Amino acid sequence: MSQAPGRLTQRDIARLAGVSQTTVSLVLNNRPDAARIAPETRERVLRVIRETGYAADPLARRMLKQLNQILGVFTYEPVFPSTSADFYYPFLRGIEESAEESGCDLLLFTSAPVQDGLRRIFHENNRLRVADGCVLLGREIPAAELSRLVAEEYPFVCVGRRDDADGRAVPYVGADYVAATAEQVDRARASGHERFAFVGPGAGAESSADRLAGFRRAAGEDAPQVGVEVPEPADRLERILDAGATAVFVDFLSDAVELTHAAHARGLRIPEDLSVIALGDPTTPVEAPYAYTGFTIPRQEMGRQAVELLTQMLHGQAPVTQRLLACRPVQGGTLAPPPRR
Amino acid sequence: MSQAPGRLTQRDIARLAGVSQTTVSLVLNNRPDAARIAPETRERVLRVIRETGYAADPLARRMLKQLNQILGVFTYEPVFPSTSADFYYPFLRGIEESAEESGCDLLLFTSAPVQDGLRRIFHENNRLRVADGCVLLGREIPAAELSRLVAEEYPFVCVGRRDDADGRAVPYVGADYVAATAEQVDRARASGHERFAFVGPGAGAESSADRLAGFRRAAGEDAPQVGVEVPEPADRLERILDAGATAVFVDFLSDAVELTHAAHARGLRIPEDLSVIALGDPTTPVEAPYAYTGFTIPRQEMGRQAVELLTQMLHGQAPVTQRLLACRPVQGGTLAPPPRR
DNA sequence: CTGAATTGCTAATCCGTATTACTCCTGCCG
DNA sequence: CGGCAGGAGTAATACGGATTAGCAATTCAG
Repeated sequence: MSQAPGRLTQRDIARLAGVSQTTVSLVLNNRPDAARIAPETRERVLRVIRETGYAADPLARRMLKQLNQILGVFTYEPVFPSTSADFYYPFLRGIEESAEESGCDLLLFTSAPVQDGLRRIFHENNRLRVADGCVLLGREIPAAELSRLVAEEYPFVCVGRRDDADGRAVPYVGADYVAATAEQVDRARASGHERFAFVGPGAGAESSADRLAGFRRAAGEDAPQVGVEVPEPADRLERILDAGATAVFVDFLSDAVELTHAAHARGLRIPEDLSVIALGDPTTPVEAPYAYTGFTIPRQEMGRQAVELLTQMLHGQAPVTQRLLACRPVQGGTLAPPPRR
Repeated sequence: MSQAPGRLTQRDIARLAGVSQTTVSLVLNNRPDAARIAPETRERVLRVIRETGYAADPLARRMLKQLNQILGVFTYEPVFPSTSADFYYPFLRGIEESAEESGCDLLLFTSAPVQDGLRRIFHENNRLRVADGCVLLGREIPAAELSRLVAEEYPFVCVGRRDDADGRAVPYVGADYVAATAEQVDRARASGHERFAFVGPGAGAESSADRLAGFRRAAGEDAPQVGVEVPEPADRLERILDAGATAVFVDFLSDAVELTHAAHARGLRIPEDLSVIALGDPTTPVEAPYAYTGFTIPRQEMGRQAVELLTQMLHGQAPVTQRLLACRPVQGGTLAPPPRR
């Protein structure tokens, strides 16, 4: 009890047990191969450790080992936001589960400052190195940050597919939006639809681009797409109907809801007059008038596998660094055969 | 680029800039008082740092300083659970907000193993020391852990009031359930009620004990309390009615809902025949048939202030270590004047 | 009964950074 | 010209624990 009780070091233990600091370390790490400690000495040391409640300082350990059992989580939005909460929690739940299983703690990089409305990993005093590796979460991740992470050979895994950064592959565990969207189009076609429309940016975030890509693959290159250039729901509906589409595939659920209201306002019934397919789970909390037909993103599983992949990378065994998981179709009630002409 | 690119040290920077490691450190910490570095040398070092993207290893720093800008969060349930999610997120949101403001990262102790259905802080290889201090969250926190934390003089703050552990005061930011509950009883009395009943364990967790204490203070020592010894909602209702109570104060919202259903099954209307007051927000997701009258817990604010208090403690300025925040009354629709006899 | 092997433990070193003490150099004053 | 002030930078050390090399004592083989 020199100055800070509880701030015990191995030297303190050594002194109390009448041995050297080395011996304490050896007893703690219990390595019969490295050195032999007499059973009674070992017991004496262990007794002191038990009595004092000593625990090794993980930081000091980490200076010698390379791993600290800490995984970083970097989110490009607040981790516990009010909006979009429901969307992100499943990812985090998966991440937490997996971290718990592998005995790692999670470090949330809350200290990252916000610049231009976005958090940045790389800032003046970035703490990335505290963690052994990092999971990245967010709709859009600046390519500059990704390429720098790759260049520095920092171990990380993105949740969600990412384009190559500077020509270098980015490790990720994503959802196969291309296949999932194409599958939805095929289902609509199977139920009689022939003309399709897409609502969503179709660019920017990879997730949006992938959905459009899947749509184009199944619906054709000339099927109409309505993005931000048409902000008003009524105008969007107009475009869709003008194109003769009977099934609309919507990136954001909020857009689907707005479109639904516009359709109702025009006296159209859903799905009898117009089928609406939601391409994923809501990213913002919306009051949905229907259970939309579409698919759901394996968010928890994505989080899980991202951490699993990361730990594999950290242990030097990562054959595959990119994974796409399948989305699960949701029956819903907004897909019906098209109206007869 | 010797072996691990991106794994730069000050020594590497020093070599590249043709100076000593000490100089690099001095430039980085920019302390004109400690040593004088020629502007051109400083610039040369800074240029190398910029070019290489070097960032100091926070862990090594922490070995010398006492603060690492990392706050631990220990939850006695999973942080991102499916159940009780809605209850805990506001706390975490407050914690995150406050951590972000003070430039700290959050370390979630996901590695803590579960023993006897509860996570334990103190286990074989506890990582507590990685963090400068710790916020504890959970309905019940084992007194043994608390007293050990206090004994070790580890800086921590509980979210939620805690009893003294081993006669030592536990730092916390809690909600004043005693006052909030008493206030609800007074309101019921003001609207004409004379006989009250309490549903809830009334013991175990401090939060439950406090609610009962508030109830007793306002309703009297002999007002009936129904706990786990009467598991069936119908039986509970029976007890309450037998006692002639016209207003019931319920700890857990799920109990309130069950009680409501039991009342309906008996042909009683709420609140005309029986007033039901909810003593706080739902801790488990329930389908509530009413917006219950009662109060709401300042969860986000509790999280915020817990972190603020912790950072104050870490900087050696913590005049008060226990705080109780007021709960906000909720109007709701389940309190009405008692039925006329 | 000597040399080698084994046992049981410790001194020394390292990890990456911050800090203290010290050295070297230049210029200035008396 | 000696000494001293101050500028510019570096060597040395500390932090707490893991590891390596090595030392002293004992045991064993020949």
